[in-house]
Amino acid sequence: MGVTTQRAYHHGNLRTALLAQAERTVRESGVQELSLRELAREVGVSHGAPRRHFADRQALLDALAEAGFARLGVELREAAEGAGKDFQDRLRATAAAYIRFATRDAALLELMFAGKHREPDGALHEAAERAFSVLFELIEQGQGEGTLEPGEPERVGFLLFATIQGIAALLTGGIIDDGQLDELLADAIAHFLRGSRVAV
Amino acid sequence: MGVTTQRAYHHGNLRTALLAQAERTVRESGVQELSLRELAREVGVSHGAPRRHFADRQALLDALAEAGFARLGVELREAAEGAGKDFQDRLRATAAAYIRFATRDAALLELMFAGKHREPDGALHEAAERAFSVLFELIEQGQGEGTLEPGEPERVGFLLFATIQGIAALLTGGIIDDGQLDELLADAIAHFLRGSRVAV
DNA sequence: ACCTGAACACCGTTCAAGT
DNA sequence: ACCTGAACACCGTTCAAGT
Repeated sequence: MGVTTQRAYHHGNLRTALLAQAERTVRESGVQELSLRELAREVGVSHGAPRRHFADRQALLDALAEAGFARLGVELREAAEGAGKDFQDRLRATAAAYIRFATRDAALLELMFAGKHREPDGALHEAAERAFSVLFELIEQGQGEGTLEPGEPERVGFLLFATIQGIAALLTGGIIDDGQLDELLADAIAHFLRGSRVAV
Repeated sequence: MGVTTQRAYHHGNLRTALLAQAERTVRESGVQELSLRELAREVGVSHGAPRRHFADRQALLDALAEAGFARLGVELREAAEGAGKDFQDRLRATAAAYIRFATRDAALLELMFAGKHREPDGALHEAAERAFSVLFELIEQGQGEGTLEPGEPERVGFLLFATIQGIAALLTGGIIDDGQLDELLADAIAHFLRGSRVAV
């Protein structure tokens, strides 16, 4: 801190500073409110400066989405690993972590989903795949220990993913409230386990 | 058609014309591309004219969302009733209708979810409730004939809703493609029925 | 290599004035 | 009651010029 901060923005970390401030603005006010010019102002730089690091507004949004996927992946993995060894515990913890991300960063998640089908390859897709892989590995664990029926992890993994994402959408859309969330999430996981369990 | 069209916009149906054009623009180019001024231009009216019918851009978006819910409700109901009397047929048809709406009007659906938690009462909420009621009535039918376990229709209805909405999100987000959709949707419904079936 | 600042074409919103 | 058109403050993007 101190004397260097004023000059620091002009020397190497402008890109990082812009992304950090953008993420804050998106979280607090939504994507609509995000203005490149205001971002530049907040970060203490002229309005033309961001151009060196982001070709246009969309490029900044894409970078934001990519960083979002990276963070989501970390948060999901930490939740899974922090929940111990039991499959169902891990499942519940990971689902809860996804919901937490989706509610804290609802606008960012929207951005992440929106940006994905732009370029079929690229860093954004890679970051997304890495985040989703946490779910698929979890499914593999459940299959390995015989709790879930065997098969491609994607098949049942996408169903789990869809359900959790849908619950998050209902919550951020104001269709259900926080009070109904826990019940719905518990029901969803119970249904999922019942529906995917190996027949006895 | 003909001579009256030029003047007609200035005499009573400007609101309707703006909404219709806005819906088209949102479908074809997304909400971001929607400009009040361009809308006014396309409809042949000065840029200040929309103000009489929509206080600001957000008011237009809210009206768009409300109309979207009304149409979604109609499409879901038509799908359910057009599928005959069998519960599972109706369930499949209604889910497919939701996915169809969500893919054809992805940006509009986003708008519908975004606008909902603004004012807790109002016409938007009412239109939304009416659309959702189709799902809940369907659940009641399933419970009535003993296919689904009894209970509040909302409890299992929200789960069904979330799953379908989540699948739509994965599809419009480019995380799954059309080829994977049918399989995933069939799996989801099968899971749902297995998980909610009355124990024998 | 990175940033500045003028320039351009657009936008939402407001409001007096017209019909 | 409804629409027009000037005005204002903002925006994204471009690009010559500075360091």
